[in-house]
Amino acid sequence: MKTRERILFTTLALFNECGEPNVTTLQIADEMDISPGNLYYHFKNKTEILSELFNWYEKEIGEILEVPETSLTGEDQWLFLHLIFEVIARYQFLYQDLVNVLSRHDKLANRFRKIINKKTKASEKICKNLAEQGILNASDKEIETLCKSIVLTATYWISFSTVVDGKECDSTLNKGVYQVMTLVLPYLREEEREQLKEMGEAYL
Amino acid sequence: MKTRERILFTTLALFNECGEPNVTTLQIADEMDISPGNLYYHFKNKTEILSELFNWYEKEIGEILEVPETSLTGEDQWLFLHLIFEVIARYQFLYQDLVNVLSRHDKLANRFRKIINKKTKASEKICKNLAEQGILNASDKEIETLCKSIVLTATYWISFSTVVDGKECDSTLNKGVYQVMTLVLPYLREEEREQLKEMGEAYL
DNA sequence: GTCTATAGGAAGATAGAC
DNA sequence: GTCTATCTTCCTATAGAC
Repeated sequence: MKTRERILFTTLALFNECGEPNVTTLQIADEMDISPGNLYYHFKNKTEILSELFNWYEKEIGEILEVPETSLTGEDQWLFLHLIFEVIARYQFLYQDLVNVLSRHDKLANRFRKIINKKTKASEKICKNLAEQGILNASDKEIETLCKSIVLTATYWISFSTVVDGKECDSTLNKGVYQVMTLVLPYLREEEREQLKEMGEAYL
Repeated sequence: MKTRERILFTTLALFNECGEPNVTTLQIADEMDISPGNLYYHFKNKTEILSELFNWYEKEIGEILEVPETSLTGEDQWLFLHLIFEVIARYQFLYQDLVNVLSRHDKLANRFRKIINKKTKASEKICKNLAEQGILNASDKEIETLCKSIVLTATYWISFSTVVDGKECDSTLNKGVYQVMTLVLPYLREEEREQLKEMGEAYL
């Protein structure tokens, strides 16, 4: 692995562990056993490292959000949500200090907003599809509010868990997926609702 | 107003506007037209100011959370939620950089966790009360998950709005209260559900 | 209580040798 | 590409005069 790439992976790990504002360029260099000068040979400054990591994140989350063109079966929805949660977990640092990080980087703020909107649109698409099939019983307006709750929960679940339960653990993501699914639950047709409840219990 | 108190109010305003990590002691002093030396005469350091502000917050939110001893009518629930949102808005800075702020102050992390738990207990109490009256149709387990969603939404609503809609505005809090209420909506008995929907429309 | 001046330290970033 | 050395800037916090 080239140094440039190693810097990015090391930084990502440190950002996630300590929070972006608490990580210095010296720390990154130390962790990798290279000199700060070397780090600055590869990146003009800390912002440029952050920027590149954001590109990674944007690409990964974008690819997942492209998927739901076709209608999703019950199990596919779990998988879809799980994939989203996994990417969020991999780029936790962005979410944990969201306002702070975005306030110091105008351009990222806009791009992040677009991703949130994409997520909302994707969940609305899935829900409206279910509604047309008669599986989900909700008006368009109800779906909009519901999807806002879905995206909000997905966005902050890991932070919330960290604050409430202390450290994050293996089941954190599963619990998050479950929490989101329960938001949809009451709107489902009885048959699918029972089915989802069973899946939820198996899942946790 | 004494200098010590003025420092606290100025700091609170700056923290909310710029984020706690971005505010320096020099900035606080500048904003008040006093010298940094004077500031350090009143407070040992920045942490001590934060600490005192957290005391304020803890007291204010605590007083509201004491209230729901008796069962709440529909309108009282809106009011209760609104009061909670108002306190959160007044101490926004805590919520906007939650993981970051708490990670640098162990003691605050514990106290904040306790407040979150208190909030969860309070909403569970209200919901179980409604369930006993037959107004809310949900099992104890469903109520637990629901209340987790309620508290999560209340905790992060303002941050989420800031990220999604750009700057915060007058209707932000109202929309937050509405968003939380819609979480409860599908579990309500038809009569109360329709009533709540109407109130929601009037409210926004 | 309040000021000015300043010590002390941490972090970002650069220059120049190898 | 990588290192060492160093500059600058910014921030916390203190000392000592008024």
